[in-house]
Amino acid sequence: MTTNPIRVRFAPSPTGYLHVGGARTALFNWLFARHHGGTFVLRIEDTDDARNTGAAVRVIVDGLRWLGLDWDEGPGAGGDRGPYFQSQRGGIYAEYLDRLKTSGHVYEDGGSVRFRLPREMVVVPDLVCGDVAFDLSDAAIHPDPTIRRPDGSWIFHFVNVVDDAAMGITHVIRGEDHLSNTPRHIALYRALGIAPPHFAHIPLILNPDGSKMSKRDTGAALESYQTGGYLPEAVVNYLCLLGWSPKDNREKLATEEVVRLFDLANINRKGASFDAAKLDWLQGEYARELSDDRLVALGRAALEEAGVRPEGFPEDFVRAALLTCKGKFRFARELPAYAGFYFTDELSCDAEAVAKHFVAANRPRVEALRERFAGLPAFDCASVEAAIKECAASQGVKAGVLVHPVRLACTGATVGPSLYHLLEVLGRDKVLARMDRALASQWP
RNA sequence: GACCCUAUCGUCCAGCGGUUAGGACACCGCCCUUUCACGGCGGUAACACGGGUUCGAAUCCCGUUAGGGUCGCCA
Repeated sequence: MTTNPIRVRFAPSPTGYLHVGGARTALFNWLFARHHGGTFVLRIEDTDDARNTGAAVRVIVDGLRWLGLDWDEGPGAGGDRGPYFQSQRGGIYAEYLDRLKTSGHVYEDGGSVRFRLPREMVVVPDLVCGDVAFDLSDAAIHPDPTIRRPDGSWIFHFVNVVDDAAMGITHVIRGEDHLSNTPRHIALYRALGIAPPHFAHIPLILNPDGSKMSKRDTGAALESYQTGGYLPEAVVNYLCLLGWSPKDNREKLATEEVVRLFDLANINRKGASFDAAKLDWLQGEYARELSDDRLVALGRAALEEAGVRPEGFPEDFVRAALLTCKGKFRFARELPAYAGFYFTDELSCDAEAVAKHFVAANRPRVEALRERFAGLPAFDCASVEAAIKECAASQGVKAGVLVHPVRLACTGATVGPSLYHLLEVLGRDKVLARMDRALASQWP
């Protein structure tokens, strides 16, 4: 009763893809709504028949859901201010057009209908940009905008304003590309006798070279992150940092934390270049924190996709194998190369590493270790580690001298999970077999 | 072209009249270490330019330049 409840909306056009800038606009709207306990509305702007409203809408819905941005009203969520598809709101537009006709704010021109712009100064009180003044007095510079075509279809600027008004939107948070259109929108509200909402124009997302990121540019489609193996929390975190900051130099922030801190006043006015390297860093930060279950699910899928066949192995083995990789990767797609050795006995050893580690001097050392492994009462991580260290000590060498050849013999690579852990997971039989095989070759 | 927005390291941010101009990513060293990754330490690197205002300007004002946006019967 004391204040109007906040209502914001994300109003994408179903073009078949969701632009990463659009995703951030949705995110900022969502953050604003959640911060203030307001309502987040999803409205589909499908006035153009040419736009596919089936699969194209699904791309938007899937993208928003993936990011975790839930809407309170809109497709699939219901709401009493619908319909939430512009294609279904023709009656409402006709009604508002009548109001403008009655008040003398529109006129016909070649079959279409134009809105008579007031020839005056219009100030846009923008929550991000401050007061921005536009002089609409010259009709040659600001011609009366069309709001309805001869075929009866509606023009964006009109329906956008009507919908925001009819849906009780209190704050219009959108891309800066709309700032120059806003005086016309404000004029429309006034002609309708409705108080304009608050406006907040957020800066655009740019390509690394500073140009506007548009449809065709790399990384422009949110879907590329979904299919690219990114963790949604990493993408959300990164997007939050593009044009907004908590002001305390923190970079990694949980979404709930951003909801708590988010404020339109803290939004930057400068366009921001998309920095894929920083996103990837955050991806690594979140990958490190993956729960065991999620890591295993992601890892299994990645193995299958790469043609590594984990299904022939016991569930516990796959799980244990994948978990030895925790904290070591950014993208699940790195796992087949990193942990593939668990699932095949045909290791292709790195030639350079072989030349370095399978040297004559190491051979007796590895043989001794092999015998020690064979006699171990238990073949677990701790025993294996102790065995290697004791063996190295008795031979008067550092553990590394044994570690490297064993790793190479058992995994075929010089990089991989912790040796002690991977040996335990691999199991004594396979470890001994792989060491024997390596020992059977020539060690120059 | 007109109008509007913007201008701090390569990039993203901090700074809101007095700072050795800070952090993060990236990059380069060193350390830690069973490899890798992580982590730790250190380094390279910025106030676009020109005028003002002020005792004092990255911070305020004006201009220039540069970048972006808008000028549709696209959304």
